[in-house]
Amino acid sequence: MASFPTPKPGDISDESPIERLLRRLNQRVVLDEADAAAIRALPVSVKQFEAGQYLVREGNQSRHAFFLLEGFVIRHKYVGVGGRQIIAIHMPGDFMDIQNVLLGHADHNVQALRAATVAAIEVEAMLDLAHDRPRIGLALWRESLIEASIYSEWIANIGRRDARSRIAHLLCELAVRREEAGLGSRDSFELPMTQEQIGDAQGLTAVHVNRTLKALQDESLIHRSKRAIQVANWEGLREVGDFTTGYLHLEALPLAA
Amino acid sequence: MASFPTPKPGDISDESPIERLLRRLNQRVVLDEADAAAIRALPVSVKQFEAGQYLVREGNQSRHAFFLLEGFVIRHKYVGVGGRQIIAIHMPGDFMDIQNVLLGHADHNVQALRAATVAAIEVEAMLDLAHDRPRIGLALWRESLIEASIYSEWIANIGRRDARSRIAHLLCELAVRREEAGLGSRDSFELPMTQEQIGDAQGLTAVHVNRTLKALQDESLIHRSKRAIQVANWEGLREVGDFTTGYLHLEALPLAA
DNA sequence: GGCGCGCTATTACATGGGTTAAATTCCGCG
DNA sequence: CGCGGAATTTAACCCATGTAATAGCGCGCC
Repeated sequence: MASFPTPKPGDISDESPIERLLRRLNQRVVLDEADAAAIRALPVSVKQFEAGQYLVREGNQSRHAFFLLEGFVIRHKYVGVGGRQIIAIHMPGDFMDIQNVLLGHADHNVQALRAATVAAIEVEAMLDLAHDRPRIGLALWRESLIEASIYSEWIANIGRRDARSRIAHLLCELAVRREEAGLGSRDSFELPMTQEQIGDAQGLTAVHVNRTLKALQDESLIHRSKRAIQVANWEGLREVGDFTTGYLHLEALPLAA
Repeated sequence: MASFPTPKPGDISDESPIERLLRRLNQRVVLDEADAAAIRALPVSVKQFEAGQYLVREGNQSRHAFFLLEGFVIRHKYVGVGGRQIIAIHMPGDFMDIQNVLLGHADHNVQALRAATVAAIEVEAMLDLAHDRPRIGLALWRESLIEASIYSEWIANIGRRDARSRIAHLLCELAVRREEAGLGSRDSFELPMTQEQIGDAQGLTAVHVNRTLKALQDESLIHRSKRAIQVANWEGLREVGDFTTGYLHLEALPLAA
C-alpha cells in the first residue's frame, strides 16, 4: 500500500514515535518517499504526562499538536452549570489537537486519563509540512474530517438515544477503534474511564451509568470485572447501540499516490 | 486584508457565486492572486432545491461539495428508534459537505429547509485545487476545523445543558453566525426552522421546545411573532445559554500570505 | 372566501434519568 | 497487612422532559 517500506507489523510499540505517526498519516492518504522523508525530519519531542494532568487548557494558545503513543487522553469542556462534557476520547495512535495548527486558541481542555506518553510537534512545523507537502496536508485534513464525523455521531448518540443505547454505542466504538489501532480484540478490553467519566462523555450521571452497565450485564450483552469488559454478545450489543462503523471511515481513501 | 481586490461590501447577493465562495475562503486563510485565479476557474454549477428536498442521502457516494447561496440547509442522521438528529444548520455563505472531498461516503443526509440555491463543485476539482494550491488546501482544512469546533460545542450543549440553556444557546449561535455572514442584525431575525426541527437539533421534543420558547419569552429575553425572533435582552440570553463566541473562531488566522 | 394542512399551543399524565446519601469494594501506599 | 481515599453499587425519592391528545391558527390554493 505505502510506497515506502511498511514497518513490520506485530509489535507496534517497537516502532519509533515518528514511524508510528507516519504510518497513521499514510493510512489516511497514501504518501510517497519524499513525504515520508519530510515527516521523518520533523522535530518531535516525546513527553510524559501523569494521570489527571492537563496537556492543554481552554483559552490558551496552544503551540503544539500531539500524537498519542501510550495511555488514554480525553478532550473536554466545562459547561456553565452542569459540570463538564467530554467531547473526545483518544487512544494510542490518535492525533490530538491538530486543529491548533490552524485555529488561534484552544476551545477545550486536553487531559491525560492515566499516565500518557505523547509526541509533541510545534504547530509551525506542522503548518509548514502541510503547506509544502500537499499530500500530507490532505492526510491531516482527512484526519480532521474523520474526527468531525465522530463528533457528529456523538451528537446523534447523546441527542437521540437513551442511556442504554448510548452506552452500548460507546462500548462498540471504543472496541472497534481499539481493534483498528491494533491494540487488541474488540471482544475483551479494559475500559479506560471511570463511570463518572463515562457519564461526562455521554451526558449522564455516574449513578445512571452504573445502573445501565449493570443492565447490559444482566442482559448478558457484556460481562464485567473491575474495569475489564468482555463483550459476550457482539451482535446484540451492536444492535442495542444502533452502531455501525460507517462514521469511523475505516476504509482507505480511493486516491492514487 | 486580501491581496486581490475585495468585492464591494454591502449588497452581498450582487456578487457572483464564485466571488462569494472566494471571499469565504479568503476569510479562512488569506489567499494570493494565483489562488484567486484558480478558484475563479473552478467549474461551478448553480442548482435550485425545493423546501424539503434532499441534496445528499446517507450512504450515497456524494460527488459534490456545496456552497450555500440562498436559503437554509440542514444535515441530519436517522437514529434507530428516536427519530432523527440534526447535526448542523447551514446559512448562506457556508460550505456544506466538503468532507466528501476526502471521505468515501456520506454518513448523513443533507436537506433543504426551504427553497435553497447552492453552488455545486465536483469533488475531483476541489481535491485538485486543495492539492495544487496549498493555501487553498489550508483554507478548506480550516473551514472543516471550525465546523468540527461547532460540533463539539453542540455535544456540550446537548450533553450538559438543560432545555432552557440549550435553546438560548442555539438562538445565540444562529444570531451571531447570521450577523457574521452579513445577513442582518443579531437582534432580530427569522427562525428558519419549525419547533419540531429545533427539537431535532437539540435532542428535545417539539412540545418541550414550545414550552421553552414560551418561557424565554415570559422572561422577556426574547419576543416572538410567528417565526420572527427579537432578542430583547442579548446579555441575558447569552448568559442563560452559557454562550461565548470562542468556538466559532471568528478571528482571522494570524498567518501571513 | 373557505377548505385543508401543517405548524403552534396547551393540558394531563407518564417516565427516564437526576439527586442524595450511605454502604461496599478496590487499590495504592506505608 | 492495614489504612485511607477513590470508585462502585444500591436505594429512595423527585423532577425535567417525554407522550398523547386536542384545539387553534395561518396560509396557500381552488
